[in-house]
Amino acid sequence: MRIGTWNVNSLRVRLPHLLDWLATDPVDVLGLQEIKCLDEQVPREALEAAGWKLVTNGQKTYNGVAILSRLPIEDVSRDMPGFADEQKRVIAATIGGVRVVCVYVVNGQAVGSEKYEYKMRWLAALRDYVFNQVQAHPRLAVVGDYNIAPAIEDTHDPAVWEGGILCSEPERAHFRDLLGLGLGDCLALQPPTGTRFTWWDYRQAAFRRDMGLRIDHVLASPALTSGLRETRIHLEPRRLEKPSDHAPVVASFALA
DNA sequence: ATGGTCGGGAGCCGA
Repeated sequence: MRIGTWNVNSLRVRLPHLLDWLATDPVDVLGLQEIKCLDEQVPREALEAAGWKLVTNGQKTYNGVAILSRLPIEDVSRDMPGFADEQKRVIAATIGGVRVVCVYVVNGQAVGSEKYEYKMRWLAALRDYVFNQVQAHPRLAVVGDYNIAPAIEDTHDPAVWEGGILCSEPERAHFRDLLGLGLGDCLALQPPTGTRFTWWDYRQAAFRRDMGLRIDHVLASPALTSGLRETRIHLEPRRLEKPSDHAPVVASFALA
């Protein structure tokens, strides 16, 4: 099973890119972030006509997440139980016996800001939520835009990024906590031969200059990573006109 | 040159 993640930065705007990329058969289950629309505004017909099933946790203007799958989608769960949050950032479902959690982690804006404090509270809730998911689901993947570059090599320029937002020690400690629950970071387990980045700012021709960060991650339980075959960053959609600022990341697992 | 680019949606907010 191939499980992926892609921050599309508006599902409605990116629909042609998404459909064209899906037509190349890159993935079986895909978590989407920043769909930026309500559930009733999701272009459901076009995706279903292309053979995809879809569950969403949408929000007007900001945030919003979804899971796309070829196989039937079961036991859908939205948001994190016990964490009151007006922002739609989590959706989970079981597909082919694998629990897939799709997250859009808070950006945080700047270290020390109110949004950063919200990010810290949110990541603490995520740790508790994922802890419960690990107990309940031996086959577990937690995919998404984490808005955390886990290590110094995950930024193009440490002088610019180290210690700042997406790269601060408290954020990285939260990321390590998730790995400490027993999950593996698939891209770190299989570093790609090309760029290791998954996001590039729209400004300053950052993509062309590979001035990026690795902030989109596929984390998976040992039952999955024991069969990890390949993890790929799909640069093709990032090269198109009017792209998302993120590239899809896909991990392929052999299921026993 | 003290910004730079997107998306959403109607003025700026968020990334």
